[in-house]
Amino acid sequence: MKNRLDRSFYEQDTKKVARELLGKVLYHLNDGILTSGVITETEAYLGLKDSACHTFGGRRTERVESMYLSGGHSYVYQIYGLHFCFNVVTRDELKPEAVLIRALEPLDGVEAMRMRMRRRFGPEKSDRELCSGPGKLCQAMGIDRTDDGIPLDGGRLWIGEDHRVEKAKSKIVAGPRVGVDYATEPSHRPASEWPLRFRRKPGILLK
DNA sequence: CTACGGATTTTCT
DNA sequence: GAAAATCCGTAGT
Repeated sequence: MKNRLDRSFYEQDTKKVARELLGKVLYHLNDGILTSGVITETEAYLGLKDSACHTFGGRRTERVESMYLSGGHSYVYQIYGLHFCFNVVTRDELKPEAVLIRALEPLDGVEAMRMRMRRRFGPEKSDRELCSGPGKLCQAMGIDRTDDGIPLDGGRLWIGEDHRVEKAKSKIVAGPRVGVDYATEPSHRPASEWPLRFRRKPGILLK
């Protein structure tokens, strides 16, 4: 696959990677079925000093081991016992940071996505809703823990430019992250309020 | 439209 | 024992 971001992209500053991933396309090849979608929402997680991050303070458990890989690997974890969330690992082995992919606009394999969502959640689901959340996009694309810790090298899971995405640079809006209210730091601005959530195509104001 | 409860595994207290 | 980087169904405004 030639249209594919290489490791030097992922080794950059995590906030920059989070912003620049907007408009790129995430691809997943599973059982011979290709699914893909345009990235429309991301969140940066800044490692050791970010109390909302799984590696805060250097925590290192079996679950988060992939975050200690070099930039350009995947980090997939299960949340609430039922959903998976897909992240891109950034920086290097000494800086366990990542970008959570929160939403996609479906591109390839929409039929497969509809089928996977139906099997799990029942019939009615508009195409727009198929990948409109971190858990939903994993379900729709068939991403699970078997995709954890693998390189984004194009074999199975990768991100790239796609000629079908409009080149025009749409504005990016930054706002606080979702579901991290527990992350409070006394000394400075609480981590729950850091503007590390990025969305392409504004119109809806971030909370 | 918002609010809340339930599902259910990993992690931390 | 409780909460979590979530989602859905139901009940209420």
